[in-house]
Amino acid sequence: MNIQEPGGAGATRRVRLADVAAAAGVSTSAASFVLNGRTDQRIPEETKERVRRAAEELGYRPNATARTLRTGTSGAYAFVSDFISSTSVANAMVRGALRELDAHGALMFAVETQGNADMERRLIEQLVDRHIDGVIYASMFTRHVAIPELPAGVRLVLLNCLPPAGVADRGVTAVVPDELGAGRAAAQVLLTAGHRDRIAFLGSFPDGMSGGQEWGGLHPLALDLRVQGITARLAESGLALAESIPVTGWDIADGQAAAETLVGAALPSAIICANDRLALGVMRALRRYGVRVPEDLSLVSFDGSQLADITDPPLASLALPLEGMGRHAALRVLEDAPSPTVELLPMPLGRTGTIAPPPLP
Amino acid sequence: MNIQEPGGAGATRRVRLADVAAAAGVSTSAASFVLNGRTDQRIPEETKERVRRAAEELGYRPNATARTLRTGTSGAYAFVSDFISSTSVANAMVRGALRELDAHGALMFAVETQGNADMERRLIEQLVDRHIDGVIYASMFTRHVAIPELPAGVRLVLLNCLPPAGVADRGVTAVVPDELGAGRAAAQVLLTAGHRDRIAFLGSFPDGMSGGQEWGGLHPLALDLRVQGITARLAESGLALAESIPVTGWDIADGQAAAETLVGAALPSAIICANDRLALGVMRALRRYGVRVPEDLSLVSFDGSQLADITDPPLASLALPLEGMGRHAALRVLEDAPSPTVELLPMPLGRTGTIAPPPLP
DNA sequence: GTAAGCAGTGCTCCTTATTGG
DNA sequence: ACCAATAAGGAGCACTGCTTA
Repeated sequence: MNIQEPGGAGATRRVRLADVAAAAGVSTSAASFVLNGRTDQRIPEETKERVRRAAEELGYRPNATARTLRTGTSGAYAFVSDFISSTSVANAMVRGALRELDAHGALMFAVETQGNADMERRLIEQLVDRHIDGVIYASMFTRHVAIPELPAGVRLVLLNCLPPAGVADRGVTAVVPDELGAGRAAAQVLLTAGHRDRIAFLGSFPDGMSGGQEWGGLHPLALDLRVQGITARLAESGLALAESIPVTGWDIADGQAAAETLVGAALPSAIICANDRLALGVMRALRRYGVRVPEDLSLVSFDGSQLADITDPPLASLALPLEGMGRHAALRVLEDAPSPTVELLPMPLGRTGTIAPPPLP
Repeated sequence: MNIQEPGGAGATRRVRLADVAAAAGVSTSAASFVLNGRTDQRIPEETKERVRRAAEELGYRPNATARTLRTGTSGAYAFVSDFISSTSVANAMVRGALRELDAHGALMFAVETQGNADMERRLIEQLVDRHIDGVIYASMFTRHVAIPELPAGVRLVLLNCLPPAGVADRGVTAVVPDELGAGRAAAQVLLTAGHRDRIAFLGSFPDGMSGGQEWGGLHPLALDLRVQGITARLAESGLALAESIPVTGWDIADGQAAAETLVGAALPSAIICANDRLALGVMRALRRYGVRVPEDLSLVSFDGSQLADITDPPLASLALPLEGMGRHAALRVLEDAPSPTVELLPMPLGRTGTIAPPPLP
């Protein structure tokens, strides 16, 4: 609430601690003490009550800026991401982090570096100038990142990214999806449906081509781990991938083109696609050629994007638990001393509309 | 950069203005004066240079918290939205606002009220406690909103929403999409393609049913305006909608169900759908019944969501200029005194894959 | 013409003073 | 006269900008 400036013609001023103290007839120190609920100094309940009532009646709200200047902590955190992506990847992680931070009374700065190191440095400086308590450093795809430099006391949690390869992880907290486990789960769901030696993988790159694996000079980790998980699970059942279908990109059209090379020859009984966009392209190609999904061919993919919900039938996809990742990162960064560990979050399987037993030969 | 605390065993401290002043051999006032580039007081160039060099060498960064406490302005803004939506609506607006704010050196708090008035009040209080300079108040769908209470000096811009109906707009700045113009454009593109008296609208609600128009007790404005725009443009050519096809919801399945009622009877030559999700449902139903889009039937819709890009053929949709809306809102809120006007942003037509001349009867 | 001095921003917390028993 | 219990005092956080020398 506001206070009439004595002598001021209608000018008002925000209520401050001194006003509360004056109204309660105590010193500002005592008022501060009471309102912060400290107990290491004794103040009689009657006095405390007077202070609390005065604060209530005046509509007192502490000035967070002054408190921050004094204490060095702000209760504000920064979500620093490379891209507030046009896909909704960032969106879901931001939402998770935001909700968890809010649940703890903290505020969140959102910041986008656009993958630019200078911009990142500049933004982090701006944030540090404002005494943020911690940084959630997020990448739009899983990869190794350079650890941003932060002053002591500003906590850091990596979200959907890991410390530089080869560097010991000591001291860094990270939250990433369990891509290896997802690869295993993709194989598992097909094995359970009865598929055996006619399972194909679509989404690797032709020999000599690294354009898709290297993205802007960066190396996404998901693809390799997904494939590792798949082959590991198949190997446990004495099986192997029947075929690995290369693609020349990551998008719908690439999946469609790759799938069209298959038609005519003997089809696999199931295809595991590297991501949802490829899978959508595959579905489109198969439909054109009269191959029914899942009756003639089963399909599993990764990401759990919104695409998976709008295909017909709904695509079986191992979902990146984006909101959960955001939440977990927030929980870590709120900790006094974040445990320096890599937290793997499971990737659940959503709908299973594209999975059926293999067709009879 | 940091400074060795004299006598401290390795303890360092952030460089402050006093350190710069001492290094340059001037007072803190003079240093402040120089570093803020003020010109209403004369200081010889030589002294200025000494101060600047000292700041540079020490790696001085001003303490934003102290400056905010002193000046009352923070260079931080808040993006307050009802939902950091699961659709990517918010995402694009946030991105636009964020990029524009960053371009002006400002930081942005992101905040989600979940449509809850108490939560909104609490969050805005928290933000005001931190001396934010302004609020971008966004809604995920166009509607009238109650104006949040803010102290004098904190600017407000409404994004994708308008002041309460019937209340004079005076003093409030708002940025909204031009839904009326989009309705006109939808009709126009069909007229240009040669459609005349067999244009249908899909997406109104059956008589007596307001569930879709009222959403959580709130009234989206887009539907009415879109229809108004369509009928106005048709009327100018002496035409009217051939038919209005009701739906029972806003989603893919609703569009699909509504379109299935059509098949068998005489089809319209074109359907304007209230939004992309409905249009996708319509496409799905038509494909099932062998109606080709756009050869047998043209389709236009609204929103310009990601859905429109992934249909086959790509859906003609009048796009909500979400990122642009975010940018414009940011530009308004950065102004000293935002012009109290409603800014209408055009909704451009993207791809036109679902538009063709009407089939011969 | 140059630049230092110092009050003020609102809060926290350490140090000191004043009571009453 | 001494010790709790209670509360006031005031420095300090880093900066800006008016006033003064």
